[in-house]
Order: sequence, then C-alpha cells, then structure tokens
Amino acid sequence: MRSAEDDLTARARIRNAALELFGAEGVGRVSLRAVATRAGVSHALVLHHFASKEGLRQACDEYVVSLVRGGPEADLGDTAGLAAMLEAGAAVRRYLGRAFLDGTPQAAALFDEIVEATQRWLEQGVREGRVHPSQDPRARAALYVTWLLAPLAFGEHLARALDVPDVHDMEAMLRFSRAGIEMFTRGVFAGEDALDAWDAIRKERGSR
Amino acid sequence: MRSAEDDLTARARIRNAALELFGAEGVGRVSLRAVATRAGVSHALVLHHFASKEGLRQACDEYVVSLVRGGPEADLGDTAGLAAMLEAGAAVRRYLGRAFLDGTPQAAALFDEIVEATQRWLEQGVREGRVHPSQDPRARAALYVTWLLAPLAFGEHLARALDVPDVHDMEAMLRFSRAGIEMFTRGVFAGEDALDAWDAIRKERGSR
DNA sequence: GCCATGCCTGACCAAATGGTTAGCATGTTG
DNA sequence: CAACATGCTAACCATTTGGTCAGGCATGGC
Repeated sequence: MRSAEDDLTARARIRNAALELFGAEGVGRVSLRAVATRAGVSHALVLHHFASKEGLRQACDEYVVSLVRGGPEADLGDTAGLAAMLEAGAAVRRYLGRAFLDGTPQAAALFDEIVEATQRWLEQGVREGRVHPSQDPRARAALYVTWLLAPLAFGEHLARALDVPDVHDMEAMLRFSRAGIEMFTRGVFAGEDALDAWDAIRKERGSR
Repeated sequence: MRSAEDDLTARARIRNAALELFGAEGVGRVSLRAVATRAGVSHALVLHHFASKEGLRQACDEYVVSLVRGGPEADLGDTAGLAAMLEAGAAVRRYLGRAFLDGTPQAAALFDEIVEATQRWLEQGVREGRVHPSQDPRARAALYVTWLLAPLAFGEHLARALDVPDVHDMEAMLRFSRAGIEMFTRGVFAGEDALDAWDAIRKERGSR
C-alpha cells in the first residue's frame, strides 16, 4: 500500500491521508499535523497546498464527489450510480456519510443530483410498467435514495447485526441487498392496513 | 426557552447545551468553553460535573439513549419506538445521527436493541399474516431499521428534496411517511426481475 | 457560632492547534 | 549564467484547548 502511495504527488497523498482520517475520526478531531504525518510531509506543506483546514476539507469533498460521479450521470439506473458510492473504500464511505451529515455544499449538490436522476429513472420505469406508480413521485424518489444511502451511515451497525466483519464484503452485500430487493419487490406489509391507517390520519388532520 | 431552562440543575443545563452543540457541529469541533458559555456556567464547572470531555460525551449518549428507550421496549411496534427518536428535537436527532456514525457503544447497543425488537415484531406479523415472510429475517430486520433511521442522517437533504423547511414538520412527515408506507406496502418494482437478477448473480458467484 | 458539605468560579498550566514567514533546494527558462 | 518559479521545510506565533487547583460562598446540622 505504501509503495502504491509513494508515486503519488504529495498533494494527492495529503488529500488521501485527510480523507482517511476525516472519515475515521471526523474533521473536527483531526489535526493538520496528524494529516501531515500520515502523508509523510511537514504540516506546513498541507497549508501550502490547501491554504487552510477548510480548504483541505473542501478538496476532500470535491474529490470524493468526483469519484462518485464517475461515469455519465444517465446510467444512475437501479443501484448503479449509488453502487459506485457504496463500492468505494471504507474510508471514502465514512467520509461521505459524515459529509452528508454535516451538510457540506458538495454533498448536498450530490444528493440532489442523485434524487433527480433516481426520480427520472423511476418514472421511466413507471412508463415501462416495471415500477409501480406513486402518489408522490418526488417524495418517493427522495426517500428511495435515502434508503439506498442508509448503509453509508449505518454500515458499521448493519455489519454487526448481520454478524459479518464489513458490510461490503461480497457475502454481506449479497445478503442484505437480497433483503432490500425483496422489500422493494414485494413490500413488507401484506395488506393495505398501514396505507389505510395513514389515510385515516390524513383525513383527521385535514378536517381540523 | 431560557425561563424553561433556568430551573434545571446546572448539570442538566450543561448536558443540554452539549447535546445541542455536539449535534450541530460534531463533538470534535465544540470546545468545553463553548458548552459552558451556552449553559451559562464557567468551563471549570463542566469538568467538575463530567470529569472530562469524553465524560460529557458519554453522559450525552446515555441521556439521549434513555430518551429514546423511554417506554417499555415491547411496544417497538411499527414505527412506534422509532417515532420517539424521530420526534425528538432537531438537536437530539442530529446528535443521534452522529452517535451512530461515530459508533459509540451506547448507540451500538441501542441499534442492536431496536433490530432485535423489530425482528420480533416482523416475525409476529408474519405469523399473523400481516407481513410477508422473508428469506432472511435477520437481514430484513436490520435493513428495515436502517431505513427507518435513515432520515436521522439525511433529514436535511430530505427536507431540501421535498422543499420543506424541516423534515419533521407535520406536513413533511405525513408526506414522506406516506411514500414510505407506499413502498413498504406495495413495493417499488412491479415484477420479479430484480429478484431474478439477484438470483442469477448469486448462482454465478456460487459456481465460481 | 462553627464546621462540614456541595456547588461553583477565577486564575493558572502545559500542550496542541491553525496559520505565517523566511528560506532552502531543485529544476526550468531566458 | 542569472532569474525565477516550484515544492518543500524549520522555526516561530498567537490562540485555543482540555484539564488542575485553591478557594469562595452558600446551606444546613451540631
């Protein structure tokens, strides 16, 4: 791993080091010195390249987001575009999870893009009869994306619940993606009770 | 709000202040001094009561978790137990999201509990015919919980996608919970294609 | 009155932090 | 060769940080 890192420019090495540390500990708990040490450079060089800690953080954001964008946006079909995100290294995933929680502008933009693409994809599916229509396509797309992204934030706990070392072991992914597809295909609830209950609440509130 | 806070013990006031700040900014970026100022006490008192920053953080964890546990665990039916979590103040929600991401022991234990209760509840539903059976009940329960918890981590983005100021406005909750129930009731995909595709991948991998 | 106890603070400390500056190599270009 | 940009560092700085300590100020029991 080190040997693979050695031929990267110092700038890239610093960015990678920051990515790992920020992802693992949270931006606030990581000092520029720690980043520098991990990248094998002086802490002044970090500032030289990124001007400030905030600058470094933004660079990380942009880099990660560009990693996820990767291919053409149009192929965000199914879990495809999202898969790229989930297949990234553990460090990148943790970083992304934090970026979403912190609500950095880049993460927000990325989220919006994904929702947009997903909504188009779902509506395309509706037209082709592969996807059920929804009363509120926008809300469904947003929530759908949220669900697909959820393992980013809860991966560690998911892994523990499934009793695997890492959610992104192929074995684990297969297992819980199966559960996900199952729910997306057949739903969870057998009857319409929950929907009816919701409608009742809606009506009650509407009449107040 | 101040007047409501005034009659709390200083210890509680400090804890609440920490909760808000930690949730909003992340533990690493919040200083004990900032917490003290917000609570209207000296920063020495924070240490006096909680011994260290880590102590304060643990106290927050325990408090938040106790809030969520609230009622008897058995009534974690449907979204009930989870609703408590989602209905908590924005600050508590953000804090929880961070706690899950950071993987604090208390958060991990809470997650495990919820998964356990949810699995029992789902299996009960299966026996009563209200819930579809699953090939892998454990994985389904874990993923289901993850999905219900997802708004904790992505609430801000969800709100933006739905164009509401806060995901927990009643209006917004009704809207996206409807979408969720829709998906949980009817699924998303109309055919079994995705399931078949998964089985194909499974078979291919298994034969390698 | 007086001492004990619990809540609370100001002053202090060593360490760490983000950031600046001057300067050292190492090319590269005229 | 001189001039100059580039990548990099050591030394330094002001500020902030988590944490300690001695003591103030109530309250209440004796």
